[in-house]
Amino acid sequence: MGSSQNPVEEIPKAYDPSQVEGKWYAYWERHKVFHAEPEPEKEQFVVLMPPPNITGMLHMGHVLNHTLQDIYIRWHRMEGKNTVWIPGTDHAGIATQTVVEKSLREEGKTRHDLGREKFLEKVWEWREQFGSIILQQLRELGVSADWDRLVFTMDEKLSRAVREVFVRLYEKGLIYRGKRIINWDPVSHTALSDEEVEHREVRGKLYYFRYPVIKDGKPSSDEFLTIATTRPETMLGDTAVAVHPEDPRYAAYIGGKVLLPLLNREIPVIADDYVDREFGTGVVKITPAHDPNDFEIGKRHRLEERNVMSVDATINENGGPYRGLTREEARKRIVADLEELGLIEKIEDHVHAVGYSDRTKVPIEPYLSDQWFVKMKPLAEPALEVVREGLISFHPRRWGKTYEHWMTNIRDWCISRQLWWGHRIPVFYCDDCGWEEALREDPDYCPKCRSENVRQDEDVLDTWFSSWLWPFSVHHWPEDNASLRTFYPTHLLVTGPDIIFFWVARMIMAGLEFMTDVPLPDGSPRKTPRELVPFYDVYFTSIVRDGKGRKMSKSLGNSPDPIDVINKYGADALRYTIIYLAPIGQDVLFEVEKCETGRNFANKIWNAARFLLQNKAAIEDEAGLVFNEGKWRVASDGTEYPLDIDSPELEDRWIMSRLHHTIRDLRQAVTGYRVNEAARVLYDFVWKNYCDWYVELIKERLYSSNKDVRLSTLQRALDVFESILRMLHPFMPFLTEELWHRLERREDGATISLTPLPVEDEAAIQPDVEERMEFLQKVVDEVRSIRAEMRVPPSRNCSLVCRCSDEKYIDTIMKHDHFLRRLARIERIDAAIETGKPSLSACAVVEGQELFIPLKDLIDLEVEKNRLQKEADRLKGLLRGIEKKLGNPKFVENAPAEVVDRERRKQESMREALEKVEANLQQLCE
RNA sequence: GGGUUCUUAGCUCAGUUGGUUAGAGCGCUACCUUGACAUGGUAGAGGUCACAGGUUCGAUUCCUGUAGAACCCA
Repeated sequence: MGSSQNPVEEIPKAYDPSQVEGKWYAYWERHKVFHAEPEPEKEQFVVLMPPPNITGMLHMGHVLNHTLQDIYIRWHRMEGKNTVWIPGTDHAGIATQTVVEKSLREEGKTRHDLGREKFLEKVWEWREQFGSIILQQLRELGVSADWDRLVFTMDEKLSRAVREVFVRLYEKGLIYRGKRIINWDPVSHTALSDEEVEHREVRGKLYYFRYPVIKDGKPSSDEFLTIATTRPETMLGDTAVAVHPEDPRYAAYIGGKVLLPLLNREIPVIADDYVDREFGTGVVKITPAHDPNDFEIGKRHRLEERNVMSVDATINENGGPYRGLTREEARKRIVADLEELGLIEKIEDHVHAVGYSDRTKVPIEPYLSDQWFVKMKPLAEPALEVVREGLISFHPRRWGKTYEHWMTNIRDWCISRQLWWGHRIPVFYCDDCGWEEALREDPDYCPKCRSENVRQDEDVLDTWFSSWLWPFSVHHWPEDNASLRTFYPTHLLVTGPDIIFFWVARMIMAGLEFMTDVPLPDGSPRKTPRELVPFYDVYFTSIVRDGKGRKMSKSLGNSPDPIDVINKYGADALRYTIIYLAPIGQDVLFEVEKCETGRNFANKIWNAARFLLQNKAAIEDEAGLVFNEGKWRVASDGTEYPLDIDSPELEDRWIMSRLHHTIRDLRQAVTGYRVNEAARVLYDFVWKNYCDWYVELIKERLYSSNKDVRLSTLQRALDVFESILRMLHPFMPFLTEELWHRLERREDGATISLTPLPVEDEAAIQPDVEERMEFLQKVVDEVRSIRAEMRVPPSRNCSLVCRCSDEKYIDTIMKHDHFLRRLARIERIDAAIETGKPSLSACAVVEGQELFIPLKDLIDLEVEKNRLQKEADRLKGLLRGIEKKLGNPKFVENAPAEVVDRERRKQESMREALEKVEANLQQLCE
């Protein structure tokens, strides 16, 4: 025998993921385990990866999200479905442009120095170099995406989809250009959609300014209208002040004028019922170019819209002497100047909400400018309907309410961005004849006047304007092909609730609007909403927070790098831990150290395998057999070794019963999207049933002198273990693949990923077997407990006397006495109906059966008395509760017979137990 | 201001249609390196299920209110 034959040497004592993970990912990719082609006749399961941003680095949110997707993908793949997970990235307009501009700045340049074309070349270069880091990181996590189908929102074909959609909506009149108040980001110099603005409560001031009333054509020196404002600098753009039409305090001023101080413009006093009489003084300044509400009022009253700011939110030429100041400086100067003029009545502290840019984190500026919008109402209505009708279900359900609220109050979508990186708006203008149109192909000249003076709109589209097409653009819509026909709709979308409006809602709208002309795989047209919606189930993930419940963020530095975590604990450990921790629909608090849960679990599984494999290697050597395809074979010729499998023992039937319980519970948890519960079910079965009890119980047979007993015992243990590996594979793909290959010699290309999940066998679930096993477990627990409390050294064996009420119990105990010998270190066991209590023994009652452990020189009477007294008190307490219930005639009358019955039985067995405990206690006191 | 949630052991969380002796992991205490595993084993301590009402024979579970926390929309 060579030295390599020592099995203990071959299997390391602790699981080391770094030796395993990279190897198997490469293997899966090499054998294209994750790739699928359309097979319309086969049942399928399709998931779209929410495209990570090319500037993104893997964070804990991605880990949770992609682990969940991977679990579902792997689960369905093992169910034999044609399974495909389509990956991709998105171009992230603002974020990417900002990153590249930053690197230019380090060279002392701006994008304007380069010009649009050269700058875009730079961005593409950047994307080539850094844009797929996150995809590599996802591989380290083990995600089983079909990388052959990788797409990018700026790919030529996906860009074509964007352009097609723009043109269609333009032609339908659902896209329009308008001068509106939009959310302006003064740092990135672009408009943002309402959804990209984050509202925060800010402690600010409420300023009360006096505007002199114009009387007889002249400003009065002692009569004022006092307005209240939180934004003094916008007063430069005031074109009216407004009061409530029914406010008696100001009725006399309506139709008159006041003087706008500092700029000395006369502006009208108007009446509008938008004005809140309770707020401030009941007089408000109206700045149509810098406030969305004022804009509306301005429209109603035909007020001038005076824009007083530039794109970087500094005051422009309309601001007179304040020109060139930032908004913050202008505020200070204006307040100071009004103070000097005595036109400030007071300044109060005031808490109000301020909008901040999601991207640059600066306060956004409501800004009047020309932008492109999508009319949302017509798109939203059918999209609301499919969720209401349950065609698409949200998990957890409550997000449906959020969705409904947003969809019923939907506002038009500002889609133009003043950036260079993105899909350029395909609208063309003729400078000669004023023609304007959205086109699928770039024109060489104006189709109306043939002038070559045609230019394209400068703006690009919101990145979400490409993401919302994701479910079909990934298949190159509008091109017709088998993938598009077959892999649309998808089954599951896993995403964060934070993008329910940005993305989920809009994808539903886009699917219903644009998929109508794509046929089904058999060529028939899509008609029902079920054929048009982009997905059926949406799983909203938890938000990952740090241990203190704070959102993970770069600036707080509380966001662990998942790659570090993987290096330290292993990808499986990270995956398992985050799933185990993530409560359904609540935030998950994550700390790196918690990955010990997953790591320890992986190590436990590893060592269970190690135990089995050591035994397997030993017996293979000894008997000249090999274990292959679940059977023992003669090593020399490969013929099956005729094994006379003896009838299964109680523990065998018990572990099968538990296994099939677990299969059922696991399936229910997974299909019900209770993934943390699935993790728990597996943990309990593997650790508590299989390792703690089953493996311990079969040791005796594994060390038997009868070879066939050893072979059949090991075969059963291996069989259950393989089921464990399969159930665990979607959760811990690397470890399970490694062990699956260690169990037996596999062919090249074989993978646990393509083996079927264990199927529940109702007949294997045997309640009577579980009951008997539970009784024995309780006996073991009691004996162990007594031993520990009496401080019986582990090295010392005890004997056990059981006074039973029934032959059945005697039978159970005597047939399985090896349980007690092995697990409770009992040497000698007696069980009988009539048997005396050995003197100086500790006692316990299990299911009415009295257990005595003689402890001549070890028993401490005081300890034992205390123990029994405590037990008696506990039983009395419970009994009191039950008696109170049963003593209540209303309970007996109203409660279901089954419940009353249960209480009666409980009462009886507890009474019995109490009697016995008290009797034993009495004896000790004598 | 409107909406959606949450509050169970020191910590993080389970608890699926109202009836269980309210559970787990971590942490803590004691013992144990026994031939898979100290990333382990065994035992133990620890909870008036946020608070106050209500519905009910019965509430951690359903309803209302209060307090505290979080998120979303104005």
